[in-house]
Amino acid sequence: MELTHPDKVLFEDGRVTKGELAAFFEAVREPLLRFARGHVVFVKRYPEGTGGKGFFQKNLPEYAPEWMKAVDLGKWKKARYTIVEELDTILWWVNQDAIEFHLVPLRAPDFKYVRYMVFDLDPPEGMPFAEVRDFALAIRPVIESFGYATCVKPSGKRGAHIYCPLEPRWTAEEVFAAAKEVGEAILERFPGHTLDPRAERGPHSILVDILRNHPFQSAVMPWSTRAVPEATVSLPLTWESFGKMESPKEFTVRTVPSWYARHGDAWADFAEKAGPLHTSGKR
DNA sequence: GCCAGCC
DNA sequence: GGCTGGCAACGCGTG
DNA sequence: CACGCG
Repeated sequence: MELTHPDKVLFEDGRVTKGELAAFFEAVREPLLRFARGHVVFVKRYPEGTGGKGFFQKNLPEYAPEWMKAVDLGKWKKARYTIVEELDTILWWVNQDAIEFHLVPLRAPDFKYVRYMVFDLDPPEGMPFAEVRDFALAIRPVIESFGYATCVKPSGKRGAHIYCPLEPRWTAEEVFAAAKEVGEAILERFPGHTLDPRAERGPHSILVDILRNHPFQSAVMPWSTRAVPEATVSLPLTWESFGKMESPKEFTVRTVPSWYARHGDAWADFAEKAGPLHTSGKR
């Protein structure tokens, strides 16, 4: 994939260019594709860089080349969604100034069953990262008490994501219902936080967003960059590495390639950890 | 970044 | 030819 | 009932 304007600055801090962004994705192609291949991907594009206005794009435009793989998932509307097939899928979108990649947890070829459950931990404005980090560490045993494996990563902005790999045998409706039970158990154990995105929140109240599990909702792709001037990355980590994090700015387009070369892919065994839904007694 | 619609 | 606006859409809460 | 927004 040759880029049209590789020297165009997309991230103001450090003047990271489109070409560097593409080189970043090439450096992490192996773990990125291991996770994302076959998934429906939505993008957030910033033609004027992270300082400008961005927009979410779900449909693959007509002007995209033939080789960009798409699927019609016409549930309520005839939509042509991009499927991650090769790294060029990502790079073609990079050339369109896509900075953030969001995955729907459905995978080719059936696009029927969900591959993971997501807990998106969203801190209120001004909360230090250490406080969200410690909350993630604290709720881990609650989630695991339902029998799930847990994988953690910084969101790349201010929060964190916990993914539970699932055997692909349940629909989004079923997974959401199960996530709601887990969320309620978290709130019971740690009152003062919330599951409601519209709730009025105090300075120590974290939103445990389970709505990412609703049908056709998406969540930030592991290894995706985020649209902040520092070019941070939502880097899959071990719980041990995550527990040492002090700031999401530790992991950027500039630092992650060497970090990956040294530490490898913390989520390499994601698929092997897949388990059943805890509500699936009678299957 | 690219297109369609409008001036 | 140049400028501008769109490029998502669920479920609930408010006027 | 039409929008506004997270």
